[in-house]
Amino acid sequence: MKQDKIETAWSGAEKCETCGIRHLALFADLEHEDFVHIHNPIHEVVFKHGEALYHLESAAEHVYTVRSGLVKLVQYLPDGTPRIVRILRPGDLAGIEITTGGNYQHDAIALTPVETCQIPMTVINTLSEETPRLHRQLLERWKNALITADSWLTQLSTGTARNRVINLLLWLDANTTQADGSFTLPVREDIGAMVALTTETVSRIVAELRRSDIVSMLPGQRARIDRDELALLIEEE
Amino acid sequence: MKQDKIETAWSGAEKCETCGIRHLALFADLEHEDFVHIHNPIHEVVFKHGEALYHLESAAEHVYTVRSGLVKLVQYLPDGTPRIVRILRPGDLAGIEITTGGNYQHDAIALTPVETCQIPMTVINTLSEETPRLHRQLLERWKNALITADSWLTQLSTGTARNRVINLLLWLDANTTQADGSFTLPVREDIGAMVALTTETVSRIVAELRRSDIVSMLPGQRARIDRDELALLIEEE
DNA sequence: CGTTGCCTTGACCCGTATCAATGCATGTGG
DNA sequence: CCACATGCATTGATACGGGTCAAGGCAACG
Repeated sequence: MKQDKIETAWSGAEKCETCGIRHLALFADLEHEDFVHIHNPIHEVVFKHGEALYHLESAAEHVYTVRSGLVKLVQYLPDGTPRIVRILRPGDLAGIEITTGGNYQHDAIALTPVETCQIPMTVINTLSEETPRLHRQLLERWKNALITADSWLTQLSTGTARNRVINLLLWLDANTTQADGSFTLPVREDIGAMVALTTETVSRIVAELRRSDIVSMLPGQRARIDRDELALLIEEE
Repeated sequence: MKQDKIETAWSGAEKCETCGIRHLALFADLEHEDFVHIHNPIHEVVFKHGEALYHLESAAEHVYTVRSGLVKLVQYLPDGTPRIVRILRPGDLAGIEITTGGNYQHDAIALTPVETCQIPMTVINTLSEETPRLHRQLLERWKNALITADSWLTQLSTGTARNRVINLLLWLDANTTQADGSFTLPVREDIGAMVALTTETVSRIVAELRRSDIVSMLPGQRARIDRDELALLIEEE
């Protein structure tokens, strides 16, 4: 349990105003005057693949803006089986649920190397009362989280194993693709936890798609897919 | 498509202050001074079993506080199969997603006779800017909706058919039970749409539970369950 | 008394879980 | 530099849960 996340701390939020991803971050709409209301330190925190931003039982003190990488939100069935209920992308907010009190609702674990801004809950609360701009951003996050949750239910938890995996691949392609048109393919076990299938079934399906050249692998667990071909495979009811 | 919902209209919100379920409604925390900010009419609207509060493509103009009864939120798979993504209970807010702009995300359909207060979106928006009390209530609704969505994913969309149905029964019992300790059991088809099973499979499971006297039916589609026995059936992994 | 809507039950088959072995890459220590 | 361990992906054989198709059953209702 080595604590080797990298932290860059500064008091206040001077760097937020010049943040490279501010256009999609929580503070996107803030004006200069708003930033002076931030009194508590905001840290830049980096997590390696597999590290946890927080656990279910962690003290509910910070929310995290995801600057780069992917984060999985995990809940556990009574028998201990993990189920990934959502994936967070750059611009998303991890731990938003603690802003209205109560505890974290998931384990948040880095699927890839992840850069975050760690924001004290108190900053969110005081700031959101003083500026409607932040409030609007927060409401937007709530809404997006809920829409995503609903679409996971309909697209990734219903239908045949093949369709579920294909829908996930399409989602990953549409939402996590980088400049070269490829995206990081999670390990089979994680895919299984997202679409409620065993790793073997996932492996069989992915292997089959690779044999038909609809999915091709690149170095570093990265994949490229033929969107149109994949979409076609779902049509057949 | 007869429009036979019952409407009782009044301008402003005089009746809200004396509302019988105000303790769990959206306006729970509002003070007298807040109500004067309500200029648009709030209607009491009643829906019969099977009627829609709104559809995906409806004009996004109102949110609904559920005063009594149950409402299902439905989305559709590409092939048209309906999937129930959430059930709303008295005190819940239907259509909350339109308060940040955009369209309804579901069809909202009465599972039982339903009484609602139909609140114009504009009332929510102007009021929430002027009183932090309402804002806190809204955030609470967002949070609850998300927590519910996540728990449906882990409890009702994962595991064996039996466990999913049992978890749903336990949820219905815990959340929709009335004074006599019984609750309304939705038709098999709706249960199937909630837990992603066919009506036949649901029927078989419910019938088996009735034979073992763990579930007993009362007149009027109402059911009573043996909570402890049911909970035990899930332990076996 | 027939119709309608929903529930139940049966027979059969397919899809996915399960159990088990092997392959393949990456890393580590001798 | 090789030998072995480790972690993940793949593949196969088999069992079984749930889907599918089809036929009643039962209650409410006109």
